[in-house]
Amino acid sequence: MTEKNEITIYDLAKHLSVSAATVSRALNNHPGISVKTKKRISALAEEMGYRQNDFAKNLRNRKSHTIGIIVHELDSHFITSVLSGIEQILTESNYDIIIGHSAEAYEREVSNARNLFHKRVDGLIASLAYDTQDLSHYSSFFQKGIPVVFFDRVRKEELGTKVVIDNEKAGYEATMHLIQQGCKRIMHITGNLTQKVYQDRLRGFESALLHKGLPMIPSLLIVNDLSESAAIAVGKKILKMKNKPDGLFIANDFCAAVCMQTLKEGGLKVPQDIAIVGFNNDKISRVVEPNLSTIQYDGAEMGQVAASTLLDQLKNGSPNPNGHTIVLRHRLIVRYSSLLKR
Amino acid sequence: MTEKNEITIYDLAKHLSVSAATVSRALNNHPGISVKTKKRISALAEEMGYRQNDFAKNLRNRKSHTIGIIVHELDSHFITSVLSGIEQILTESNYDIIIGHSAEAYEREVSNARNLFHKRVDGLIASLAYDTQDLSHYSSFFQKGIPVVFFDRVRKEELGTKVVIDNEKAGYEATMHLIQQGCKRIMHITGNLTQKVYQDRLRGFESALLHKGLPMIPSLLIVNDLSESAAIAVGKKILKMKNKPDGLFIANDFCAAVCMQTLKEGGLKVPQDIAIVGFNNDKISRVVEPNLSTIQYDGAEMGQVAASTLLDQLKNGSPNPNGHTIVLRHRLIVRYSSLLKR
DNA sequence: ATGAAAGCGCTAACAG
DNA sequence: CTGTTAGCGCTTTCAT
Repeated sequence: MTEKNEITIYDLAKHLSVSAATVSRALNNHPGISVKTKKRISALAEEMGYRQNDFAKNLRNRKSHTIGIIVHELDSHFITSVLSGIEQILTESNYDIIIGHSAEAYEREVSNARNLFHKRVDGLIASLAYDTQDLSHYSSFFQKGIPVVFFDRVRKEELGTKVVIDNEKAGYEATMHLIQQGCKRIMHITGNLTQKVYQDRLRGFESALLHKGLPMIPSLLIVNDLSESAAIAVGKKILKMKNKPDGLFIANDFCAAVCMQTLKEGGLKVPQDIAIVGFNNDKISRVVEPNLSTIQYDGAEMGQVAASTLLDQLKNGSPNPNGHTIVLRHRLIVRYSSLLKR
Repeated sequence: MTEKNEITIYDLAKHLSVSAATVSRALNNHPGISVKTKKRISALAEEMGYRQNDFAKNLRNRKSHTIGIIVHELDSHFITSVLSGIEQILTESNYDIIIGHSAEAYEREVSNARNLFHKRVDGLIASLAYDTQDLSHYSSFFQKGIPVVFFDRVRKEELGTKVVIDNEKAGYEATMHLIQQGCKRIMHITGNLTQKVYQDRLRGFESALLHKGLPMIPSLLIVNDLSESAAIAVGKKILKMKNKPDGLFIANDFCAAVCMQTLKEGGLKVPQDIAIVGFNNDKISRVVEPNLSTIQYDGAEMGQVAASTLLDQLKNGSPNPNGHTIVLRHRLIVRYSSLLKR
């Protein structure tokens, strides 16, 4: 076992007969250390296999140089893209990252938040769990002036910075597209309406109906948890309806895909009997049959923007830029699941 | 801004007129501190909002109490399950977790490994990237006696502990199932054969053919990167073949799903014209049409086993249990994509 | 059962 | 341009 033989700046200092301070400064590329000594020092450091001790450094600096990330899930193309975007920006600035995921559970989101707080992250980027109803578990961050950026799944509260898309507009466009394809009875299937994303998509759905003079029928609004089982349940429910919808706007691709399956198994034709539009442009949307029309937005970009915003706040020390909202673009991708007019 | 007002054990000590040492011991539940003082101290700690400083603690202890995890991807149900399994075990023991993902790129795996090494994780759990050909980037861990557990995507080298399934047997079973369904010309589509997983699945494929006296036809072995584009390419290739295969064993569900799509678009019927078995029991296998037969194995269990094994090594300080391999069970799930006899 | 004191490795005044 | 010194918050002998 090669224990104990960890090299420190003192070892380097001794070898070169300089002080530890000089070594420290050289390694941190401090101006006012001759290029010569810098070179000697970093060469020796390399040679002796020196690795800096982040604990000592962080203890001294009272900073972790680490950003915490809380996501509601991991198992999605969108989230993976966001993470890549964040990583790209943050590693450029040499920040480290700790990822916590809540698996859509409020409890776990809370414990992740607490954990990251104890880990003393310098900043936080978060997307809320499905059933998160308040932001009190982030209050320790706000109190200490640790910047928090929420993305995608955000809440209305004027706390932290938000990076989102215009879900209302997206909902409007998805619905309008179905109307233009000739749909008259459009059902909207969505998640927990206490979540702003779902609220906004519903709002867009409603205003599209309104603008086109279509009635708002209560039985054509379904709220569930967008899970696999919920999708199957909705599909079966539709199959039993006497007066079936002819269009479906579903707030999530996975749910849309499973629901479509169920409908097809029940003998309905998509899009002829029932046209479908999903949301998120997940990988699955290109695999189901027919391919799913959906709302696309760039996860990588969202991640990049969230990270850059956070870095700005960290650098400029803007204490409480609460309530700022950054809106990114999205677009409707039309595929066969909603194509009635060709 | 509420800066600077971080509570330390000295603050607690002063308030209670005891020494910092006592506070430290009390907080760590040291025997030989009276229950009474322990209670007083932890009550005050709670009240004053004390949070221990991990940096100081780790610096002093020369341990991070953190486990590093490197995964080849995040965007998969299997990996998410593994992570849950790991988290479950590790948080029970109060270990923290840092996740790095390589996005299937060797370069990123290397930099993740280096990063985690610098972060001084106490142990490492890793699944190799698609194009990882050697384990040299883990040598710093082995040298320092930091335990490493590989799971699923492992290499042959006798380094670290491994947690896997019997891929050869699984490959054998998948192929045998196709043969039993009446397939005579079975194609195997798989990934980089320098990866043990793919090698073993191929071996199983071959021995099944052998046992049933079926010939091994070189043109019926396709090696690609199992990506979406590769899947489409293979599908098209098959459509052009004069002497088409009547069965497909594909080493990954996503690739199988996309390939199946392409085949169906080209007019082939699944499973009548061509039966398909995938691998991994991804969510997608239950959404494609027909539902995909596949090899299932429990990611959560794999994660739990990997984490427990690591903890054992950490506790018992077994320095180099290299070469140990733990094999978990798997099973074939038969769905419609391969069901010819009913 | 508790305290005093030293030190983990690093950085930042301050001094030269 | 470089060295001295003190201290970040915690744990741990060694005392008592």
